[in-house]
Amino acid sequence: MRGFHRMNAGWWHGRFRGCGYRITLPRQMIIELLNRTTAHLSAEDVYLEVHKMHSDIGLTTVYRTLELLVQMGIVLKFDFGDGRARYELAETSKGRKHHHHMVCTNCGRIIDYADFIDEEIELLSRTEKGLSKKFNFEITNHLIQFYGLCDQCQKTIKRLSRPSVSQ
Amino acid sequence: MRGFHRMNAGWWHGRFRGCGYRITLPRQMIIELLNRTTAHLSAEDVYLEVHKMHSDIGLTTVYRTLELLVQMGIVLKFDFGDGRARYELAETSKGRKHHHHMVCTNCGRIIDYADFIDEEIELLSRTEKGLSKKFNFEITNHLIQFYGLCDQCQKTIKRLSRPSVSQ
DNA sequence: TCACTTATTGATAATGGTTATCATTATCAA
DNA sequence: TTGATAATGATAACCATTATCAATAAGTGA
Ligand SMILES: [Mn+2]
Ligand SMILES: [Mn+2]
Ligand SMILES: [Zn+2]
Ligand SMILES: [Zn+2]
Repeated sequence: MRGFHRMNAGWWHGRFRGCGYRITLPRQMIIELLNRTTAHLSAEDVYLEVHKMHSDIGLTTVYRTLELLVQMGIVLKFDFGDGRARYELAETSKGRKHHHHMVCTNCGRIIDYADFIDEEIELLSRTEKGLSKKFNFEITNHLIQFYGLCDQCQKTIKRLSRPSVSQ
Repeated sequence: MRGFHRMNAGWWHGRFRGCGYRITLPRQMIIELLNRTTAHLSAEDVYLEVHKMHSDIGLTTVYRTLELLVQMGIVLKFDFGDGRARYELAETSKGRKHHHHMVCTNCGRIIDYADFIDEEIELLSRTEKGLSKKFNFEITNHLIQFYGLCDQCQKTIKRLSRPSVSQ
């Protein structure tokens, strides 16, 4: 309920009304939260955070709203393999760039990267063209993720796999 | 329990024993099943299929065995967004090639493709190199998937979204 | 071949993220 | 302000996957 709200209240209102949806407090709060973070929040994360200011917003509504936002193309939904869906504002909003993710298989950390994106996008569009021709498959979107060990976990793992110094 | 068994029984036995694992009937049956299909089976799929010949093999064992095979690198585990994990023999076995997947978001159909793989792999390895340098992230594997509408579903959707002729 | 150690199994219950229900409430066009 | 109805939230249900644990079976060595 800061600059974002004042700035875009009308825009969001129109966006929702245009689809026949109503703009409600829970929806505003959730959009605002997603807008001011760069993290990849789970439904529960969103619930807990929103709950701080508005303890009357239920978890069910959070799930429903997130699903609605995904369906409207406003939010992206990801599965990083930790058993819960994670959400992030799509790149349509200003200041967001299309990016891909690296996932640490040890600690679950998720790293955004936009480097090499141009080359990736080019290859992807070339591949998409070839695939849709060969299989007559109409591609709407893609998913690219890298899995491995983050900087910190590499050190931890190495330390653990080496004979301990003390004792 | 056909050619595959005779052909590779010894090899599999060694592979398992080398890790301290025992080779059991359920494990053999599951490997054989995965070896003779090109589908992307869920744990329940595997259970039902194996159950036809050996009704005493339990679902729990199927889950455990699949997880073990994944951990040994023999089987690949995927999430195609339908709420259940799906498994497929890794490309280590003869006759299997590394491939990526297209997922139909309407009917759930999954299409393997190995075309363009070489270019993809090259870009991936280049990207991996850049990323691991920039973020000091040690990449162990990647995931590429395309989502969209398969040939058949395109027709269905078009038919539905057009005014019906009869009536 | 036999016995012994222990990895493996499978029936069952539990877990946990996500959905379905449904009575109540809030939005917004008129 | 009002009325039609979209949205909410407490609750229960769902369902894929895991944890438990006593019973079984695989492999080893005699
Ligand atoms: Mn991100
Ligand atoms: Mn495949
Ligand atoms: Zn890590
Ligand atoms: Zn389809």
